[in-house]
Amino acid sequence: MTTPEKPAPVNFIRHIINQDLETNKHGGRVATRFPPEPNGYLHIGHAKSICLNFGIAEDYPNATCNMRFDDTNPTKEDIDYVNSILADVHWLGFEWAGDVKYTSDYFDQLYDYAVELINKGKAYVCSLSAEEIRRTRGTLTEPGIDSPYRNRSVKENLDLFTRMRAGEFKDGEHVLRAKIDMASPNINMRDPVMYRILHASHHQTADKWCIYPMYDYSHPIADALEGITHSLCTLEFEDHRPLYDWTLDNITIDCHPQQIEFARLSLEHTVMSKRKLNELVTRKFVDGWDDPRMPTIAGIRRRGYTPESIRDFCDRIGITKVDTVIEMGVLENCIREDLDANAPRAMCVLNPLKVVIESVPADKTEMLVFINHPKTETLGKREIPFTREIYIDRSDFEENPPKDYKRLIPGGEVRLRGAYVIKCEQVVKDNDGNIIELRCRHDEKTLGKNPEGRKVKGVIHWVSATDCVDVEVRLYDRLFRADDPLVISKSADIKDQLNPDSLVIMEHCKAEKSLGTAKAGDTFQFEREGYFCVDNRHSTAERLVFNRTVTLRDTWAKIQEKQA
RNA sequence: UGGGCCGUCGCCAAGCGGUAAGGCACUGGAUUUUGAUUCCAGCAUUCCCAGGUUCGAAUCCUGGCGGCCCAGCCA
Repeated sequence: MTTPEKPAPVNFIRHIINQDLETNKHGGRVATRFPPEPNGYLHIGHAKSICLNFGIAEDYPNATCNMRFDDTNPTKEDIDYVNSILADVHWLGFEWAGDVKYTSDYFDQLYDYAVELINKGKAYVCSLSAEEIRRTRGTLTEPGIDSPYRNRSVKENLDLFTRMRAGEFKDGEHVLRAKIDMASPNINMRDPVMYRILHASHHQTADKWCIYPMYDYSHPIADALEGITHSLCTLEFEDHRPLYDWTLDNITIDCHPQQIEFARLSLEHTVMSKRKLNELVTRKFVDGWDDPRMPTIAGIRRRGYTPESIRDFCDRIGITKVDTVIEMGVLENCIREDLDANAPRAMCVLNPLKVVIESVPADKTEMLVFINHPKTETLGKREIPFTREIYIDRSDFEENPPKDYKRLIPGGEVRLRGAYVIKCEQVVKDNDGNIIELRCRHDEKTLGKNPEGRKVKGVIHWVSATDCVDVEVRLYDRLFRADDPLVISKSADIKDQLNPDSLVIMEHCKAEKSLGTAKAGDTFQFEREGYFCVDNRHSTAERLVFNRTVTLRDTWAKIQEKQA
């Protein structure tokens, strides 16, 4: 919309691309790909990779980014994940080049290349058990030992591999291995498995195959077949790069993409591993994969984050090879900036305290005009009824105010946002001494102007008690207490790491009437509270549920913290 | 202790031999009918440490120290 043109990010990968363009390394082409395995939901860490790969395609002339599912393990994958991943990438605002690709599209070619490697004496069928392969692989400090099947003849290998494909063997009976070097200091080069037998139905190829290629073998070939120029992946694949290159160097193929590794995203107070996130869901610590506290794209979306804010976040954190942990504040700030500029304002009292303005007649309703945004006129205006009985937030009144408190106190004055200055004349309590009501008077000369002869510093939000709607508001906080993701994931029981206050449900909040017609996904700033959006799961026709996306910056809270 | 990678402000991050960008956080101060927003100012004599090369080093060399990853028929 009004987003000014931002300069393209600078990072070491783009430097490499610029250099390759100058030297015409890939014939002037730039082609990337985003290659998730459809075995789970996307999270904010994937967003970093998505923004990197698709961002490059957007910024370089004629560059492309493919959407490819790395679907080589049917036992872990599911079509439902395919669909949710596609939806998430679209939601982030990216378009892939051409059709969605699948590594399984290349199973025939992958098979043919495997035959080529066998014919060249560079691959063999190994009949060791998984356990035996593990044992003979060696350790980090000792070399492995050759498989007794390592020197099978080409003819025998071809025969066995053909029969593996034909389904003559059970799972685990044989594998196809690359013949490289069992003494390599890089464990990935110790005759890695290329194919394994898996009598499993595949979500794309059904029952056509009972042997499936491994990642290390299929990924470089899929990249090359698609003409990828820069194959971007995370740091843990650095050790796999020699194998990536070996594969392409030993088959007949005319493209050799460059694998470049970057650091994955870590965020304070959360974890990214699919295993841990899954545990949160299955043990019911959260309300599903799209729980607004989850770092999943679906969760973040339900929380009220916008695609723009996520993309902005990815730009801000940068791309490097340094293992880093980003502060939550960076993410929060991105959505604050977006919503401050774009969310209409509204008033909602989370913790209602009844206020009777005795100077206002009981039967009087005065319609006051409010602008929906302090800086954006095009967001329009609305009317709010001002009546004798209103609600304010309990935290906006103090009998024994701390130093510098500038809200309502006994005998003191405060401005009702967009309305009048009121003075607290009486505090009404029940038998237990709880404050149940405030009796006030308003100064009718203060609508739209400051009172004469005195300064009223405080401004508080309010809502008519006789003309408002009941809503539920859900306040979210960090899921885990510890900031370091490593501490969280290394904990014996993840339950011990949970923040008990990560969800606080406020059942009977009082919202201005106009909020009653809000629709799922609508976002507002509740003045002085934060940004909220209508929850799409728990809202009903009778009562809306609002999720707090993020609080407003709260310097008063900081001052109080320091005083405490 | 085999191999690979990394170390610039509290958190990110530019920098690529010519004398430390920027963002977030933080600290002032101005404006404000959101203690919000906005604005203005401040915030690394120093780049993990120690030597060396050089007129000159965060950038080059040597040696340490610290951190991360790898022994799936997962990706």
